Amino acid sequence: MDIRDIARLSGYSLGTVSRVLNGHPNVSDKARMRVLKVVEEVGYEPNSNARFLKMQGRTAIAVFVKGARNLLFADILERIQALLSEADEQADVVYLDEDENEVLSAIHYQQVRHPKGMLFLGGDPAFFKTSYGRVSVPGVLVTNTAAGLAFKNLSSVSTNDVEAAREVVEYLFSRGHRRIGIVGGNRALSQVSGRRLHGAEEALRAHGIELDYERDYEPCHFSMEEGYDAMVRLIMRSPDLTAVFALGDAIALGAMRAVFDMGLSIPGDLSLVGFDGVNSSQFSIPRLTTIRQDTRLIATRSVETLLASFAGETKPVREMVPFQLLKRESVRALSPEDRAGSAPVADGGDDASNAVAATVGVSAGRAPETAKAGRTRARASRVQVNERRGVI
Amino acid sequence: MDIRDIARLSGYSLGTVSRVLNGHPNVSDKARMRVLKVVEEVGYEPNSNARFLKMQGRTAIAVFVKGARNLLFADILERIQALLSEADEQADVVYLDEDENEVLSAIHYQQVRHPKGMLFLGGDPAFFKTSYGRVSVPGVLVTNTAAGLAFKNLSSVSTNDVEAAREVVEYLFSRGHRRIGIVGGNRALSQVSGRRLHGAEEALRAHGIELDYERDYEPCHFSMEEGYDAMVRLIMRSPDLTAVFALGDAIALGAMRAVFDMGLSIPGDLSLVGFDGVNSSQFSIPRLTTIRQDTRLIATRSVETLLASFAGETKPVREMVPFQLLKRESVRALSPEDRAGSAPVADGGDDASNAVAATVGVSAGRAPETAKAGRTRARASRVQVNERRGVI
DNA sequence: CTGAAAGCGCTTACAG
DNA sequence: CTGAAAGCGCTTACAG
Repeated sequence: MDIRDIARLSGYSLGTVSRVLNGHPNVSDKARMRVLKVVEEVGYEPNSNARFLKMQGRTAIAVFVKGARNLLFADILERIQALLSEADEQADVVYLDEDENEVLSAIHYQQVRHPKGMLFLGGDPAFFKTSYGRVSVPGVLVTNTAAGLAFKNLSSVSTNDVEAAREVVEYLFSRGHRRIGIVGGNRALSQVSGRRLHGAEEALRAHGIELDYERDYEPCHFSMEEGYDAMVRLIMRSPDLTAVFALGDAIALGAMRAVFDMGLSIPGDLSLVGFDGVNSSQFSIPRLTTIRQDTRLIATRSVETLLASFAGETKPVREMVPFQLLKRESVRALSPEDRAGSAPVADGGDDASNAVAATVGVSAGRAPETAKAGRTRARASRVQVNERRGVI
Repeated sequence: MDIRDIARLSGYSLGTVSRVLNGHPNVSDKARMRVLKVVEEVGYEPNSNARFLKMQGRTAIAVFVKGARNLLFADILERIQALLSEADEQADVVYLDEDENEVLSAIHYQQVRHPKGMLFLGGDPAFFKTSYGRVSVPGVLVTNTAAGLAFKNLSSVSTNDVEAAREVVEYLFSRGHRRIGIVGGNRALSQVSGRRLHGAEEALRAHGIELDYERDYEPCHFSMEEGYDAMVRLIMRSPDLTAVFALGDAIALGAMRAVFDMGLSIPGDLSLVGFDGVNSSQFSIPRLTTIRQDTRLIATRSVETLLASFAGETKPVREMVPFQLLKRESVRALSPEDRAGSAPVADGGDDASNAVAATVGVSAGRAPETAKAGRTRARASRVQVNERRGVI
């Protein structure tokens, strides 16, 4: 069943049928009615291969997503798809592995599919730097910045990772924490985590603390498994940490379990902060204090930026979208005595999240003990931890 | 840059270039070398629209995924993609909303893209029943059964939901539970949850208990949010439940938080079981006892089945893949006194998961109290629960 | 082993 | 407002 059949059945020519199908103006109502009726009756669907072969260029918007299981991206993508469809644009989603080169993939896609534009969820600026010159359509880096990149056809919409990380550290400081560890990311591999790390480092430095990468930092990928293992390593090495900043929520959620398995409680013995604000961070016990990236706004501005470039806007944008520190239940305020190493007691703080935190703080089901004793036990329980994990 | 340019540049004809590109046998080594060299130099990529337009049929395998954020599907999909690429088959992934009709979508896709075959992650048999007759290529329903469907070109690979649900209930029974509630799914909408519900119902009946749908069942969609809310409704209505079976892990994880917010502990006051065995169920506190669907095997058998049908196998299969009950930390054994309504005390059970459960059991940080008192408090804390959620 | 030619299903100037 | 014709980039019998 092709367009020729429709022409025959409707009594019109092939050209007229095509014009009706594409909503062109110069068609009589009579012809339009008749053709549409036949199309409806036989359930005709145009062959998009033939269509795209002719239309060369005026096609879809490609959305590259790095990491199919990244919950943050899932949120943003959902919104992007809705916005694109509202704008009557067709979206074509391409999922990539976390370590694939999305720009090479985009170049390939461009030659084969001729998209109008591209959106990159989670792209890596390093790849863009070396290869983006070969893509000729407008693109926007979503969730990551194109700041150092001088391509006329590349914009970016992201959260200010440096600022957000700084705010996390400031918050921890304001709650009395001085021994702050960091877990997650990798300075070399991921620019996003590099920036978060940088922000945290700067904030510490502003308080006269130099981050000790050997002792108080532990890199890992963005998954619960790696977050778990990295946290164990970090705490074993630096048992005197009172707070840990995980560079992503998935890492934080894995880390939370690790802490529990080491016989410590959050936030009683250790405070924990994540980054992203994914849905499940709100259901963990305790609820995770984290940076919420504004996925709605990120999606909206990304799509608007791309659409504007179709409409003739030639200046690329580098937009930072506001973020928010969600103060939930995984951080507690430290009193001066706590800092000196005495028993972690429920905090008498007056804000809601810490009131809850206090309840959760004693949740390991054991009497208060000194921080030092807790750490000793943590070490002893390590074998047990691994055994448990093996069973799963 | 098209195939004609390559012909010109290599000094061979258009036909020879095409033959080289498609790996046809009748080409001289010399021609092959030369053409490949030119292709390499200029970075030529064939236009797939033109390609598919000609090749009509011998193209990709379409993978329809219902619910882009379904973690179970993400696991299976990852494996399917790997297997397909090993088999040198091209996969085209199409993400659909949970409530979209995947069969209509497949019919459309078929007319436009002419796939060799189709894989459906999370398809609904009801849609297949009415419309699958219009698809002519082989397909396999993954994660759901095609048992009642008489299509020659439709196979299925799934977990035996009925059996698995039955095993959950049996397990709960063996741990002393008699008042068992169920949360999640919807008999009318989702066949998968319908089967799980059915299995649970049967198992209860075998023990002389008729499931009271009005009191002890609460439907909801497969998300943490809905699981949270449904659990609150269920527990408010039936405070005497000692165990709840959530028909999906996402539901269970949301429910777990709800229970905590009601001032109850898992498994101290209430035991909880999930279904699916998603990754994060292993990091919750307590770790979730759940049915693990064997995603690796499901993926493997699905792909093998589809490939076999290309190879001439004409009999559709209806395969059930083994599942596993993961006994973790969210269920505790009830002593006879517990059943009579006395204080929930840590269980002296001898198996590992319950030993851990015992520790977790008293994690709400309060002295043992009678089950009844706990319930009263649960009711009182409802407003507070809602307030907290509003803040998030 | 290779080349010349037909045709996949569609869109879009070009005439009328 | 409509029809006839060219052509998008490719593959594959068909001859040789």
